[in-house]
Amino acid sequence: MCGRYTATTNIEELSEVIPGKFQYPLFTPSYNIAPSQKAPIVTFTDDEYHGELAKWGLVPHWMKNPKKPFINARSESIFEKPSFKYLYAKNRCVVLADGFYEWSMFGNTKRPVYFYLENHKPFAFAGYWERDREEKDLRTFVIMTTEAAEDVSNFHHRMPVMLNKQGVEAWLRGGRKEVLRPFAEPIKHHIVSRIVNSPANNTPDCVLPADGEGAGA
DNA sequence: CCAGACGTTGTT
DNA sequence: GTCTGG
DNA sequence: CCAGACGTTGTT
DNA sequence: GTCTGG
Repeated sequence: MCGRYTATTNIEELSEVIPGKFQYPLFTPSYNIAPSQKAPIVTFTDDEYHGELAKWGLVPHWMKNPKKPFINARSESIFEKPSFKYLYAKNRCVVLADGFYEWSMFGNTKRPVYFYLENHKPFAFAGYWERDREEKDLRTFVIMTTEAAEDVSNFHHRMPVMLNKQGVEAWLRGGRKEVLRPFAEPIKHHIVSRIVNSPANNTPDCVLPADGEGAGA
């Protein structure tokens, strides 16, 4: 699944994945974005792209007794399940990113693995947004998941839906469902330090390779 | 018709 | 064990 | 996703 | 909001 990710460069650089111009939101790069935190998303309405900071974790507006916010939605079922169906028409968004973490067992130890693209190229997650219950001006978002691509499958069987610039346009402008699939481009990875486990840690050390440490290969 | 449920992940 | 917070 | 807290009473 | 069950 996807429960932690990075957006480590400035917003202009991350926005290279958006196929049009828009106003950049104020954003501080992060090596450890966790659920409930605010991060940049992009929506598309009235033929314009719009960027803003939104909160990770979506509670559907119809829920009477809100429990845990949803941080992920299975892309395979979002068109059939009543829970998310209503969001497709007008609440699509993408989430700017340049890497994500998955935790995987190595022997008896669970360790974080960092996934990213060649040259640390920026990309986006496919998502849905909805207005926050209390703060009307704040949007919340959920990240779509899909089956793991080959480069990820040794570590985890699910991964976020990743989009390149072409995919962003197809999802936001076109609402094209066929972009919701495992990413087709090569994905790089390495084991990182457990300091990333705590959302309080947000330094470049989070994404550094930490090969030897602890349980061996 | 109304009432009630509606998710994801991983682990067992 | 279970919930909240980041 | 993981980390961290999780109760009560009375007294200051 | 939308679907299923009674």
